[in-house]
Amino acid sequence: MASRTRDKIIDMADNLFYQQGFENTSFADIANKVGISRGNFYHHFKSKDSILDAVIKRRLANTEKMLTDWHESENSAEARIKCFINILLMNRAKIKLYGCPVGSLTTELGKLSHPLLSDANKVFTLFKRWLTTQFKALGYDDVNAEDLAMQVLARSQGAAIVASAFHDESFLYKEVEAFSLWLDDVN
Amino acid sequence: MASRTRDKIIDMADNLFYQQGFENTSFADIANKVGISRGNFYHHFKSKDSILDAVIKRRLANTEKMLTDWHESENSAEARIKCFINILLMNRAKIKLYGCPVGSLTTELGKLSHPLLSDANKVFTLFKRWLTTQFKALGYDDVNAEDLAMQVLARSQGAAIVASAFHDESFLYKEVEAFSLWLDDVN
DNA sequence: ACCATACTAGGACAAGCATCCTAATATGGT
DNA sequence: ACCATATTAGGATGCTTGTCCTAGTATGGT
Repeated sequence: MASRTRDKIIDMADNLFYQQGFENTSFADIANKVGISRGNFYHHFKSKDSILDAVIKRRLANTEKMLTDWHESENSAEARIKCFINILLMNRAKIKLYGCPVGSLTTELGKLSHPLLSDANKVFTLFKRWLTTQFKALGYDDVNAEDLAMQVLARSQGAAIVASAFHDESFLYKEVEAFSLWLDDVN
Repeated sequence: MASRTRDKIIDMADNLFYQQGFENTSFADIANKVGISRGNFYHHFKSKDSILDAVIKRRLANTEKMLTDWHESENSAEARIKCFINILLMNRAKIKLYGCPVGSLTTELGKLSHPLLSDANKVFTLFKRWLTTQFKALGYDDVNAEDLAMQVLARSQGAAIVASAFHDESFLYKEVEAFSLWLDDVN
């Protein structure tokens, strides 16, 4: 099946972009991981940017799904926000090694002045909007809810950066703990 | 004078690494900026890594100087910590465009598995130790002081990431404000 | 004035890269 | 069975990169 190979390429590219960075990942790297030849690539993706495009679309779709899942599985805004915070623990091993996939990609694409930067940023926007909705559900007005959403985003980004810089998983635990207390306070 | 050229190279390389990333900055880029020929480089630096090494050493020296300056100009731990927080405002224009130079370099070198990653991380360590000292001066024991230092580091990193992702300087203002309130609370 | 050394310029080189091309093979509808 | 199309492999190409080499030019101490 063709789409199987395509999916596999996207999957491997996604991982490699996360672990090694976009620019530092070559076609040969992805081809090796997938187990196909370099030339074969151009049947599935016409350029490196188009793979990046597919990876970003995939991340956007996954994120969107995750957010609606949380919306359905949890029935309080507080619990939903805690789902977000808990990503830090769920992915602690990878975060310790590679940081946050969203933050590191946008940072890299920013330095490259890459045309797909704005698309990569949409993942952030997705989280921001969703978090804003939750804080509104807690009774905050539009402006305050958005401010709080940005704070939550920033705090999780900071935790990821510091945890990976110091190779310290325990910091993620402490931050999630403090984060929850803060949320109870805000609530 | 020879060291003038050398300093200029380091200076330009420092800026370019910050703005475009390390890997994405070529010898030609730096040579162009400095106004010398490519070949001339190898008289001053024997490899690209050695320029990075010099840039990191420069940043370390600058950071160290800044920290001792704060130590001398301010006479309360609280005021000193606020100096740190205020970097976000001092550098807001650049942060909005390129994020934090320390965070983005360590993130990139991490993805490259670059041998100088540990050196780049020393800038973080410098800040961490200094902040820990300040919190100890506020009366916290070793463990708590270190935890607080990590929190401050993380929070500033998060602010930088989010400000640049959303191209939003105003978030830096809000964060510094909230940061100061938090510090008063902790104090 | 002389000479060793510092400095500079610019071309040469090999390696790695994204991309393109051609040709072989598989597949699925008729 | 047949053929158009999808899929694959792997070599060719041209560009950029870091690095090296050679040969000029400046400089500073004696």
